Amino acid sequence: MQETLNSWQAVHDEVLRRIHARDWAPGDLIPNETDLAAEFGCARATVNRALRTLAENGVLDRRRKAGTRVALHPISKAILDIPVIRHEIEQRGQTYGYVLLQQKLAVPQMQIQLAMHLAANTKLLHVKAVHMADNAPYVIEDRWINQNSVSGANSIDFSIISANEWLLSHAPYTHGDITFSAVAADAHKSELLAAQPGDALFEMHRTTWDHDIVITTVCLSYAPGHKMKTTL
Amino acid sequence: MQETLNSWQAVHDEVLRRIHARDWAPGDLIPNETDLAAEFGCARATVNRALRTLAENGVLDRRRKAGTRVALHPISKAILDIPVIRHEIEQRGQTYGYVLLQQKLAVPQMQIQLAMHLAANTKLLHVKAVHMADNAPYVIEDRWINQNSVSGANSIDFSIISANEWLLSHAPYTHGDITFSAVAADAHKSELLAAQPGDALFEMHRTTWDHDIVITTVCLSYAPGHKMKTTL
DNA sequence: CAGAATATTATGTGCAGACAAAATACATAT
DNA sequence: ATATGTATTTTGTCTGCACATAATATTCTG
Repeated sequence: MQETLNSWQAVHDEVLRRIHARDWAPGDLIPNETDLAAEFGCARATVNRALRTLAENGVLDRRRKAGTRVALHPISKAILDIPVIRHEIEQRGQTYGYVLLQQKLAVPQMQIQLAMHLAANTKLLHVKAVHMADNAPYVIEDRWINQNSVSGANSIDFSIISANEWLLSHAPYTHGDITFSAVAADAHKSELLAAQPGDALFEMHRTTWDHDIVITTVCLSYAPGHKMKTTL
Repeated sequence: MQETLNSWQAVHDEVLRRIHARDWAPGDLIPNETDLAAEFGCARATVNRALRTLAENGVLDRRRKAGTRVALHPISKAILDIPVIRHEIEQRGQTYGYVLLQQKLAVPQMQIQLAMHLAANTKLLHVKAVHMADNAPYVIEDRWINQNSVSGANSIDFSIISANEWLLSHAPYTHGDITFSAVAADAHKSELLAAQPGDALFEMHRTTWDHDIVITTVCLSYAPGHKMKTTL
């Protein structure tokens, strides 16, 4: 019998230890909550909290009646924090700079219209800017804002505050989608980023929504060599 | 007074609704758990579960005694699921293929040695393979395995099961780090991926650990045009 | 007035008991 | 044999209560 584990963290750690020690191998059914609670000398709710957390992290698979088993293929979840660009740069101790290139109403390309589920010929606010780190180009922000869904967006001067930052605190979104990819720099992007045409650029496309109304679509093109890091 | 909300999900949704409706603006202190429980006609534990979940998602900031407030900069968290490559391909309804290119003991380059915190001249198992989707090259897997930390790795024939898949179910890790970047294809990679030299490739570098012992480092180079998608 | 001791307050977590919901296994009826 | 209904098992979650813990506010003391 086990020494009593009366915190959900202790139970969490012990279960994880057994999995790593292969006492419980991938695919194995582990004892039910009631039995584990008895073994650990704690309440079932405590075991539940521990196992639920492990399931959220993809370590366990749980199904009512079927029980709890060790995940066969522990799905790794990488959590990417997407901060405001200014914060991202300042947190590395670099000085932040910002250059607005364009701010005008226009009808976007078909591709953007589709991504935003827009009626044809809808005019959007097009904002284009470069964010600088230590006076070197860091990332190009190419953004389309749905002025109908963001009150006041028309009257903002995005040379003072970046659209990136303004939107975050003025246009809360309910959900969004995000895509990462690699593209070769065209002449325009390479010039803005002080790079060579053809250089491989890391890009992030993001569209955010307020329920079923689109707020904004942005394409961020990072300077060559950019890496996005996180942990598992 | 509110209609009774007696499930944590209902409380969760109502709090989110109020934040989104700007009843509670970013930075605002919201009522404490006891008061909310009274208002919603449920137990404090139920409110706690809802608020805790929202805090985990970055929507709320909570501190003992100081109370709960709406996050000023709702840090967007994009959760990337990193599945087994075979599953990733099969889930799209494509047929999976796999070609082992190399499996031998060798001393890795300095760069890899550093990433893995290895003593100089340590021999590792080097596995190189291409994963195919519908008979087209999908991704190059270039992997180094610390044979000392993974018992049995030496006697596995990675032409039968991919290292990617075998390791996941035979070498559980405690933590890891992961980096995404864009690189231009060199002659070797472009040939393996049926691409042109200079094409922009999406790359993922991943190193996993079992406590303080390194298990494996892998570089995945995706075919041109690859996109990694998720939601916010 | 400064600094230490103490009280207060909000969240964090534990416990026991209860019932709900889902999924399976088993029994029954046609 | 097949379809349907019922029992059982396991996780999911709610309740009400208690105490722990962290952070702040207040009081006491020199």
